[in-house]
Amino acid sequence: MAYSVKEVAEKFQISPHTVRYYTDLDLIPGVERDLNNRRVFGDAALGWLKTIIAFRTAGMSVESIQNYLALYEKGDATIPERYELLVVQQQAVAEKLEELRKQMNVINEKVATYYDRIHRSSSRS
Amino acid sequence: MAYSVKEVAEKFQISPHTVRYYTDLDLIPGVERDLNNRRVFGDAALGWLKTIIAFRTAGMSVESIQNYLALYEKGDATIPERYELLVVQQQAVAEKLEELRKQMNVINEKVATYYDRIHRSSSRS
DNA sequence: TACTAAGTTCGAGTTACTCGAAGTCAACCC
DNA sequence: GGGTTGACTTCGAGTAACTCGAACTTAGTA
Repeated sequence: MAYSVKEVAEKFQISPHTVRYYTDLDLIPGVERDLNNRRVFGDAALGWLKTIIAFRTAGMSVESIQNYLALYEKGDATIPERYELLVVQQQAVAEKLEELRKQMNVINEKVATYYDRIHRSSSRS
Repeated sequence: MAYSVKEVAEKFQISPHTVRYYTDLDLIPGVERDLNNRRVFGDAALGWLKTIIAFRTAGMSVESIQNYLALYEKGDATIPERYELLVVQQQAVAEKLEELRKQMNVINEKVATYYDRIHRSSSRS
C-alpha cells in the first residue's frame, strides 16, 4: 500500500536515483512525504510509474509526459486530447519496433557471416 | 562511389552533424579528405556506417563500437573475439525488442481504455 | 561580382539520467 | 548512552550522444 523509494526502485528495476529524479520533475502524481520528509508511494503512484516507464521505454520525452499529465490534471474535458496524444505515441512505438527489427536483421546477418568465417575454412568479409 | 557528408546523411536519414560527429570519433574507417579538406565517403565507408547505425539503434554504445573497430584493425586473429562481441550484442537487441514489445502492450491497453471511455457512455479509469 | 549552398572547426547547449558528497534520522547492538 | 548501519534527504557536477550555431572557407551559378 505504501512504498519507499528503494522498494519502488526494486519493483520496477530502476535505480533509486531515477525514482527520485522522476518525483522531482513531478512526473508521478500523488507521491507524498512522511513525517521525516521521505517520499511515500501509494498504489496509484505505482500505476502512474508503470505508465511512465512504458512511455519512456517507448522513447516518449519527459516533456511530453509532463504535457500528458497537465492534460490529466485539467480533468475529463481533456480526454479526447489525451487519447490523441496516446495514439500518436502508439504509432511512434510501432515505428520504433519496426526500425529495431530491421537493425536486428543487419546484426543477425553480420553474426551469420562471422559464423561462416569461423566454421568453414574460407569465405568473404 | 564517392559521397559527401550531405549525401551520406540523406542516404541514411541522419543529420550531417551526426555524420561529422561519427567521423570525428573515428567511428567510420576509410573516410578520406579531398583537396578542400572535405570528408569523402567510399562504398566501404557506407558499409561501415550501415553497421554502425544498426549497432547504435540497437543501443550499443559508441565506446563499444570503438572497441569492435580496434579488434577489426588488429586483423583476422580477432575474428572469434569480434564474433563473441556481436553475439552478446545480438542477445542485447533481442532483449530490447522484447522489452519494447511489452511496453507497447502497456500503451495499447491504455489506448483501448481511452477508446472505451470515449465511445461508450460510462466506464472506469 | 555577388549570392548560394555546401563544406570546415570549435565550443556551448540539451536530454535524461547517473553519481557522489554531505548531512539527517530511525533502528539495532552492546 | 554510544556507535554503527542503512536508507533517506538535497544539491551540484558529470556523462553520453547528439544537436546547434557561430564564424569562416570554397566552388559553382546568375
